[in-house]
Amino acid sequence: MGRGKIAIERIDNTTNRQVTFSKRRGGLMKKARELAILCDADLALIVFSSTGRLYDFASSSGMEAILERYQEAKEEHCGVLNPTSEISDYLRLSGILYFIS
Amino acid sequence: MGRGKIAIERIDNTTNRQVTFSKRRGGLMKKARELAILCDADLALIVFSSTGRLYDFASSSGMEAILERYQEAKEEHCGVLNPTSEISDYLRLSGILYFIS
DNA sequence: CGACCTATGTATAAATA
DNA sequence: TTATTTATACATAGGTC
Repeated sequence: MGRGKIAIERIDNTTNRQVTFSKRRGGLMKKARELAILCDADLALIVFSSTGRLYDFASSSGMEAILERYQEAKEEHCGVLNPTSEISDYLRLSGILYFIS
Repeated sequence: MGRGKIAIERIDNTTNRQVTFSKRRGGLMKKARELAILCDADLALIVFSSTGRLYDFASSSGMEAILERYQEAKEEHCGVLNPTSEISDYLRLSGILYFIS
């Protein structure tokens, strides 16, 4: 975009990299917020700049809740389906599965 | 964007909401990946759709490492600065602080 | 540095297949 | 319901101050 097209590779010039980081970070945060609202999605975004500064965004349920939900989703529980799995998708589509904690 | 402008509020029509979710999720993931590469940023994105399906993206250091780094950044350690803080920014700008574990 | 300015490249809302 | 098309709205690279 902008006046010229750029390749998606690390920007070597420090000043330019920081300016681009600032602009794109703002754009990404905005898009994340929009997705959460428009589609009723639960999402978390964590960004550390190359200088170590932290920026984050979480939808209404809150960062901690989302991170816990993520850990839960990644675990395999005895007798509990993993919401990431294909079988869970199938059960949801079939109307058999409505919710996974 | 697109043929018409839409308000940023929950999309009531289920089909429309799912189509929009699919498109915007893809766009958000792409932007996240670009920011990580262009600006050498460390980032994690976690998205749960309204039906509970999980989608995620993490830059090269990996999801677990980023989540741990996030928890570290949010904690106050005895004698260790919080990288989120203004004082840390000041020390970085002054060239006094280079790295925070 | 952050704020503003535009020419361009992208993302995407609706419609359609 | 998923893929493609296309008209528009939006994001943003490069400049300026």
